[in-house]
Amino acid sequence: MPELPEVETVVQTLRRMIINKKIIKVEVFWNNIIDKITVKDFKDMIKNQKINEITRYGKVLIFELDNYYLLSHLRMEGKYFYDNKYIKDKHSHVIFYFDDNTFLRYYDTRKFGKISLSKKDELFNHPFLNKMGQEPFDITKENLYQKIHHKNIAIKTTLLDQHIIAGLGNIYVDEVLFLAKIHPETKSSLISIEQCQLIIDNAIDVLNKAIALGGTTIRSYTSSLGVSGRFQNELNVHTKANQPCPICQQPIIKIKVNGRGTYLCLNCQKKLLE
DNA sequence: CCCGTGCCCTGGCGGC
DNA sequence: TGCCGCCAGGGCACGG
Repeated sequence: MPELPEVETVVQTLRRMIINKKIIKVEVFWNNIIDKITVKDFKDMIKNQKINEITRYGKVLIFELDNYYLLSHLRMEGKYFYDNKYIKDKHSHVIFYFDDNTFLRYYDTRKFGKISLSKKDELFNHPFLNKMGQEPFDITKENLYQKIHHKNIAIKTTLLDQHIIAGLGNIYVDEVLFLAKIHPETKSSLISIEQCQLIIDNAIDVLNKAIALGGTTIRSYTSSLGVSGRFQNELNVHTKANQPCPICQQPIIKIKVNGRGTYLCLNCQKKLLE
């Protein structure tokens, strides 16, 4: 599942390939991929737009066009491929035609991803972005504390909430909480302001290392454009059930937190008591 | 407002 | 080998 480092890797790769290319046409094969706008409007608006820059906020890919921003959320398994010839297969749902006879293809086996358009001066009013929290690189401990200290739900659940902090997903939250020595089921209201700083510091560290290694490649997230990273070799707990904790050698366990598979070391990550 | 649940999807896997 | 059922999960709608 692409999280901030994987999306950053996709941004860097796409930049090298499709900056300054002009879109002359787009095909949509699964209408639900296009969100917050009709497919017809999407096709009409995107025609003859040039891709001037590519960036991201949190996990949202942002393509700066002449008159719009194209926003793309890969969700679980979305990926982009850049082709020199036209390819249409079962899982390719959106195909952009460029004026040099090359193609950008959105591929998504589970069809969870979303693509939308925003007017140029309304980017951060777009529903994909308008309630987003700060990224770990920018958030302050006061801001994080203020957003979570009244919550009675597990700290893991709050850290996955993009409205609180942007960019973390299931893999990196497990890693961050392990490094911060916090049990993922700890009630958010019991997290101290010092622990907020610890969470932020470790999140920055983990994300930067993952970006430097091109992200994490596990399960289905293999061989996609820009994402065949090596950070999976650096994971301490995620996917490591029954393997020894790198700190204390006790076996890593897997539990469910709010429906999400969660890995932790019970010895290193103590649950705070009321 | 707060929080839990179900939904969208389909490949892959365990069980028989 | 084949089929069935279930699971994975990011974000959002909905309901208590």
